[in-house]
Amino acid sequence: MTIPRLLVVDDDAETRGMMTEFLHRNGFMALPCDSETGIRSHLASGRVDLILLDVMLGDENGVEICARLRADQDVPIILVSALSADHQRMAGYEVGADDYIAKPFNPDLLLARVKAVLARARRSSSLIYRRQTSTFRFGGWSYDAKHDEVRSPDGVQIALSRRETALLKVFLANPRIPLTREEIAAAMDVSGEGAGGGETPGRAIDVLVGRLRGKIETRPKDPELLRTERGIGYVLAADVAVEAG
Amino acid sequence: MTIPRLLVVDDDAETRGMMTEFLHRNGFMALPCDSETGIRSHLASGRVDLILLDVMLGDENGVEICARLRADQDVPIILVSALSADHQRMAGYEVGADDYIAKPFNPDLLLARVKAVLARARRSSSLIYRRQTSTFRFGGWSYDAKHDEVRSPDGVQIALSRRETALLKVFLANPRIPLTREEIAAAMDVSGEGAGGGETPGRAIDVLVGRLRGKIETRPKDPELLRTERGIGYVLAADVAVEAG
DNA sequence: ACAGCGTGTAACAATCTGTAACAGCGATCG
DNA sequence: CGATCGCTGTTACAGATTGTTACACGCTGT
Repeated sequence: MTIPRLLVVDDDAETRGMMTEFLHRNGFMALPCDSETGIRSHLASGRVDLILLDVMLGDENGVEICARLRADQDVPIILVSALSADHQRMAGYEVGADDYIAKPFNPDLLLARVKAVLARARRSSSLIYRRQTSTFRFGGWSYDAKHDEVRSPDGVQIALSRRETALLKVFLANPRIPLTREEIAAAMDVSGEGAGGGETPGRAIDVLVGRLRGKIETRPKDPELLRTERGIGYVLAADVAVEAG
Repeated sequence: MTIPRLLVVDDDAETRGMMTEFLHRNGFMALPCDSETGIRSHLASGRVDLILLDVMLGDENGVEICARLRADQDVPIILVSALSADHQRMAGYEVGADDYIAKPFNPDLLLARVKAVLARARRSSSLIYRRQTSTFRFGGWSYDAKHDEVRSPDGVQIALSRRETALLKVFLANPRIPLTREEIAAAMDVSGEGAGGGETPGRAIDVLVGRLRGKIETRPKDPELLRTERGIGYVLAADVAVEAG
């Protein structure tokens, strides 16, 4: 492979300079650039293997640029940003970026990422994980998937164990739908299962539901949210509103 | 709402009869039917609110029919099958079915599901969970996501804890990509996180990586798979082949 | 070679999870 | 209407899991 050609897009001349210099020193050809127009002209005029795109570009927005580029380009794009907030990161992935790095970054990390993305681009493309960021509201309660926080109707934060959280998620994903214990277990990704057909499920789910009730039901004895469907399993008896994170 | 009209598609006349009768008794209008042609003609000639589609239809295949129907129809479809195997279930969802019931089913469960799907269709459409079913191969090892089973190159089955499994999954999803501890934690859905910016991560990830190494590395002291990237984090230093479940 | 970090790991404590056992409730059948 | 059977709720307990801490070892750069 010839020397990879990287486009370094940043509106701050100093940052741009440091990055290009650093990349040069490490064997890459780095082309500085400060606007979408610049990117387009580079793309039009020659090969570009990877774009390092700053998210904050004065009046332009890196994320939007990324989305627009993706409309007609396959070039790998790494978003660079000072905003380490997760939702920003996510916005990046959803927009088709191949990776995302928070500024200030560890130079080694930058290098590693650049190499990884280039290598990946050569093979095919896979995906970095994507994390659910929505907030769910149900019967006065809310569950913030981003921070894994559950709040009661009065705004009090409730601590759920990991398994309880997993259970809650299953219900939130299937409101008003009666689920059997087997389905719940499967959806929760139960590991300790015998293979194949006839399981002897045990009462693990029952107990877990009980514990969750104890935390998110006003009167656990007379559950309004997590209702039992006798002979079937359990239902979340509430509508769930989903808000984008 | 008027009485819901359901299409009961099954090639066995007896089953078809029982189901339609049962549904009738419970206030639905059930229309028996035994082939894709039959479905199409019903769809063409009148309203159909829901299709109960058997997966095993002699020479026809319910899953394929479902996929074809979905190409030009929005009717809710519940797949019914004697094969309770998970991958079948998944094939159902991937093909656009709204739900899936294993035969023999609890009549009450069938009713509940029918009602739920109808209700959901009225609101909008959401999705039941979807479970990953692939098998991953990496450096001689394999991870079967369906059964959560890890096998060594000699075929010996290894037991991983839930958290170890989660960690492994993160690496499998990001082969060859150096991940920081923060990213790993985030991808694993760590709950105990302070909000916002500067975390004090702790060494949990390090220890966890160590434990995983102890299970899937031949020489944990000199790891070949889970390699340390000094100053950065960890990488899975192997390519990952993914096979459909 | 030395100092300074960064990482590996052992031991510990706290938490979490599943099982078992029993009690309560509902349904079914006579 | 009452007895019985089956299913679910609840609690206690034991075992497993997980994160923390502390210390040792190995790099890195001077």
